Amino acid sequence: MAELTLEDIAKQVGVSRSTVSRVVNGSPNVSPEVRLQVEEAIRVTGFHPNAAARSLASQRTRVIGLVLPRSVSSFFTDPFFPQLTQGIAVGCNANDLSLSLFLVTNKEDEDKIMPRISRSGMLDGILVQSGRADDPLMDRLTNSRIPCVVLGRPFNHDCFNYIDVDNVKAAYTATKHLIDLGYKRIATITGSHGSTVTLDRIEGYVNALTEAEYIINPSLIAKGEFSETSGYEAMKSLLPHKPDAVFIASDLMASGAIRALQDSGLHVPEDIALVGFDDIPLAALTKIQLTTVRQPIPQIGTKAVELLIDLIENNTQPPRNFILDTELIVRDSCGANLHQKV
Amino acid sequence: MAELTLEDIAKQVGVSRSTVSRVVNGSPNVSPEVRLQVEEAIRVTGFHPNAAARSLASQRTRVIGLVLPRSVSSFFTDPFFPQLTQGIAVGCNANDLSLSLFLVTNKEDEDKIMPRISRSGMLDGILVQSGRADDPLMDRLTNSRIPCVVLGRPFNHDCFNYIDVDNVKAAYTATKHLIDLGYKRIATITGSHGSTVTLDRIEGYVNALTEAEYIINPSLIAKGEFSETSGYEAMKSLLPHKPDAVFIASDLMASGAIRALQDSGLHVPEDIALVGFDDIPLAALTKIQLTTVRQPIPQIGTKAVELLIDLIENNTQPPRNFILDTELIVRDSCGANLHQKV
DNA sequence: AGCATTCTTGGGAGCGCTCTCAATCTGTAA
DNA sequence: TTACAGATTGAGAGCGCTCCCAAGAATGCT
Repeated sequence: MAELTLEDIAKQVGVSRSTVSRVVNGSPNVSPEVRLQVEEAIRVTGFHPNAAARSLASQRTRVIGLVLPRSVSSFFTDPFFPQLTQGIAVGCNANDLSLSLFLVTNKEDEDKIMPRISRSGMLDGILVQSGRADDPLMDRLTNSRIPCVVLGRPFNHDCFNYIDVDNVKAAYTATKHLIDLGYKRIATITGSHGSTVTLDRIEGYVNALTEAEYIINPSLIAKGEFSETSGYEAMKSLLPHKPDAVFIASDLMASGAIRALQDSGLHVPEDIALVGFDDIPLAALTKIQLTTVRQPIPQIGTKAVELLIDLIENNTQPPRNFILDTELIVRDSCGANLHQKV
Repeated sequence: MAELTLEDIAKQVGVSRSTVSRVVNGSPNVSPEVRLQVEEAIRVTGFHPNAAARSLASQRTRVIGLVLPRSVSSFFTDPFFPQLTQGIAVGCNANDLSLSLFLVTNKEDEDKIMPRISRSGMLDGILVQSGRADDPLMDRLTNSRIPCVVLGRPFNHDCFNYIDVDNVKAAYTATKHLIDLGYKRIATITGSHGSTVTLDRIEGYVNALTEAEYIINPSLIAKGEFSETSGYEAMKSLLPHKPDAVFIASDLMASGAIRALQDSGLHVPEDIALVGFDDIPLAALTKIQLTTVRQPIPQIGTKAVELLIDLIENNTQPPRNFILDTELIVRDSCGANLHQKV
């Protein structure tokens, strides 16, 4: 059975291809009776318009891409990404869009994928996860003229539309919380080097300390890279410098840090207080429930889709951005509840 | 700047559209000099053929879909899925395919997504994660004639091409391992009710016990649903029945189970031995390293893509399946190392 | 009734590509 | 020289849709 076409339906009902097309696309200029007949025929036959032909004729595909650059290696380990993807999927489903996933795992992939992205007639727009400053993908993207929304603040942020949370403020709030609880040697475990997320969270941490007239001690700043293991290693490297509290740039790293502390026979929050970032489900499930900064992760995805749609439809200029709110979730790991109890 | 077409390149070089098309598609029937000239022009202009036009003319899109049915709710929490997705992405990249992601989160999504999947000219084929037996998606898929490979054994397995691991054998091996270590009251925490994965793993568990002439005790079989929390709950519900070992159908649930045991002041493996399933990175990172059944997760994805490509190109009949090997990774949680040391 | 206006409909020209078929050109053998 | 096989090329007909335009039907107004 060959695939049905508009023409087939038209013949069946006894109208023209154009009329069927109008019905399919919800044009108002069709008489009610004819519309009903055509709709019935479509229902009975199970006709679906051919997407390729539609795209070719209308120059629109109703497909958007989600690009995860090579420099975003935590995709496979950090629960952040599945949640983000879910938010994006919800946005796509709500708007009758399809989502194309481009996972760049190495240089060759990148060379293969770029043409597929920029190849006209493939994608109406793309969502790109912000990675490292030196990621060559961003440059290549700027050169292609496809509508694009960046997830997380990109480096040259006036060239791109983007969605982000206020990482500086969030990190400030988290650190301030530790200061207010009376901790004196507050360390931080950062995210991957070279990303804006990481820089912003460090900035917030530094701001809070500076405001409280603490001295910024470089040996209390340990570099992680958003993985559990890196959190473990970073915490280990921090221990000789005797921090009494640590602000950690992701919950996944925080769980690594907790493991390191357990291995060293230290207790959270009695010996060292912790604050994480993200509020992934795990945060509420660990033995010591994690105080953390909640990001509205799925909403970031959904909002990004909406911004992209607006961009595609109205080609708005200049680039805009949306900053979503975060919220400090106080649980046990920061010692706030401990202090109350005492 | 309007998008370039074959015709533009042809005009530039002074040949016909057909010749340029031949070069683009690597046809051998082009003289070396002309080929070089055309290639040069393509390089200089950065021309990319329009995907929609190609699809329309050739009836091939070079896009495959990954469908995650509503009944697969663990997508957002279980690290299994990002790893699987990575394997699929690698397979796609290697074969110049694009991957379209369809996350079904509710009934409305399903109704919206099905037409997008079956709509001709959109997808060359699809990969579907096997979910519950009563998932209506599978029926709808059987009716659509799009090439399809199922990830995990589907219920009516002679209707579908599928990739799976031998869950029965793997669960048997894991349980047998516990039997061999001398445990007497071996419990199990199962996966979500109604999926083949779950049934198969229970079957392997039962087989091993039966073979060893153990009595199958229903109160030692606790129902989980692949989430951390469900592992926690299931373990709690198991405790009154005093198991001395538990075979758990996923590592994520195992980490929930460990948490439950810690909360109850019990030690792994001294008080209760555990064996998990999957070998996600977490398994080697917990304080008590998890003995588990390793699945070659990314390979499942890559292999599935290869099978799908073969299906698309050769329309092979009847449906085939590939069963990949698993491997028991012995670490600390089963007590094997403990016994050795003693 | 006569005319302007709006609604509804069909026809046609693409969108940019693939693919078949026929035309041309080259070189070789008779 | 003529004929013919094989390589190379171009022309043309779609693929199934959208969208513009014009024709015809229906309505409203004076």
